[in-house]
Amino acid sequence: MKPAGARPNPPHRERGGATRQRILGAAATVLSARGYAATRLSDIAAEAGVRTPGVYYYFSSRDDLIAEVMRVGQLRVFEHVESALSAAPDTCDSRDRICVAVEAHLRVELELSEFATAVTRNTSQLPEQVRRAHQAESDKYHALWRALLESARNEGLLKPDLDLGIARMLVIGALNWTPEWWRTSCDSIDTLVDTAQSLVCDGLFKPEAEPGDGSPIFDSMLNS
Amino acid sequence: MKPAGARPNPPHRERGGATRQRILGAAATVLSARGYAATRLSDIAAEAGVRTPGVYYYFSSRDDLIAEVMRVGQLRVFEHVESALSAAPDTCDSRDRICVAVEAHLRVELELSEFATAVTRNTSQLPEQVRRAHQAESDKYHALWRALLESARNEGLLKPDLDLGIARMLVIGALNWTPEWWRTSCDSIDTLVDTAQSLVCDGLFKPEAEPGDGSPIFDSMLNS
DNA sequence: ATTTGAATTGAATCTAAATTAAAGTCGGCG
DNA sequence: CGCCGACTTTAATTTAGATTCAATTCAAAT
Repeated sequence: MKPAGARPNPPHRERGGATRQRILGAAATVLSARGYAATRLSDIAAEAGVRTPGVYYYFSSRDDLIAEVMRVGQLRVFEHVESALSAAPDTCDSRDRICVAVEAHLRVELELSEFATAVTRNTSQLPEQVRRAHQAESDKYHALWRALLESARNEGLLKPDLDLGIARMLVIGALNWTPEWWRTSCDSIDTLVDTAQSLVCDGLFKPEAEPGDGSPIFDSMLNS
Repeated sequence: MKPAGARPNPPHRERGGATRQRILGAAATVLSARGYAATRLSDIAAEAGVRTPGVYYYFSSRDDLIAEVMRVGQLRVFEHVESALSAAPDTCDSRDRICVAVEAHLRVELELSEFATAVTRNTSQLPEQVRRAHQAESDKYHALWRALLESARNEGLLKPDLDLGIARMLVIGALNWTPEWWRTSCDSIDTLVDTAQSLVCDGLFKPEAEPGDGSPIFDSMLNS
């Protein structure tokens, strides 16, 4: 026996329904491919193999559906990165852990979840209300990165004058921009991961060799 | 005397009209603040101090107007960065020039031009046709960065195993993501510029001190 | 076999915006 | 003065899509 009067006004079906999942997935697909503006309910329905009004059996409105996609997507990113971090061996220092986070973020974004892509590509385009609902989840993820960078600073690994807030946003920005240009077909994602880790940790350039200042023998040691 | 029959079907007014500029600017403002989806012609008109249909005197359609905003925006970014580069002293090596480009990109994006912001925030959301029209301008900008990185490689400044294409996109991504989070009110943009240059060139971490491997004297020299 | 209710649909309805049509203003110039 | 053409506006018209609604299907329970 169900708890009496449990159903809210619009018939939110419980989380597990197969059709509901199909619709949600379809919404993620369309949203990540076309963006908020061009995402029609009819497209989502078609992709899910349902007639348009069928969507309303599971979601009370277009924005409600989209909000749910965002919620799931942000959660997946968070959980994937967090679980990658907790799977990392204890011997890892903060530098290693940041590399793990970079890799996990890229993989969930580009390989694992259209929900993730939908989140990064559409957050800024959402109507005010949906965006605010999404903010809390998003903050949690940023907190994870903040902690990561603070540990690194505490271990004395970071360049000392670094503004951690700005640095964090630049790094996450580089990662979040990838769905705009990465095409899965081309290169392997491994190269991307390597490049991103390398850029984040040590930048584009070789360590400076203090040219003309250091002794010749000093320079040659650096390049060995 | 104007060339006879010069006016195309919809009355494209010449480039200079004050009202036209006002509308274009208003479009950039609304577009960069609200995003493609939420940008109504009526908002643009209101912002420009014109009634909605007035827009059609200067632009043949909503998408035509938006396409023009994108064109102008991309052009401004390109020209600002290019002119910053050509103003740089000849003594600069590629590393310095990359720093100049990073700074110029950030400043035009965040201080100088709502057109620029409109471009970065909306490119991916555009309908197919507008996007394609915009692609050419965008490619030119990427070519500029490609050249910058190739010079750096030719001068032997870069880490040798770097994938330049990927590295370029990551860097530009970090810069392009800034409009999503930067709020002008808070800190001075100078800190942002410094942090970005530092991240791009040398990453987050201190140069590794090859602990236990290098001789003590070697380590102490590195940290001087 | 009949009832019941969850799941789905076809056929409206409703609405926000884009777009068009048809004037209206106004300064310069015959 | 009174027309002209550049520019702007008011008042439709149109349309794409979201949303609603009254059936319809169908499987399980009685």
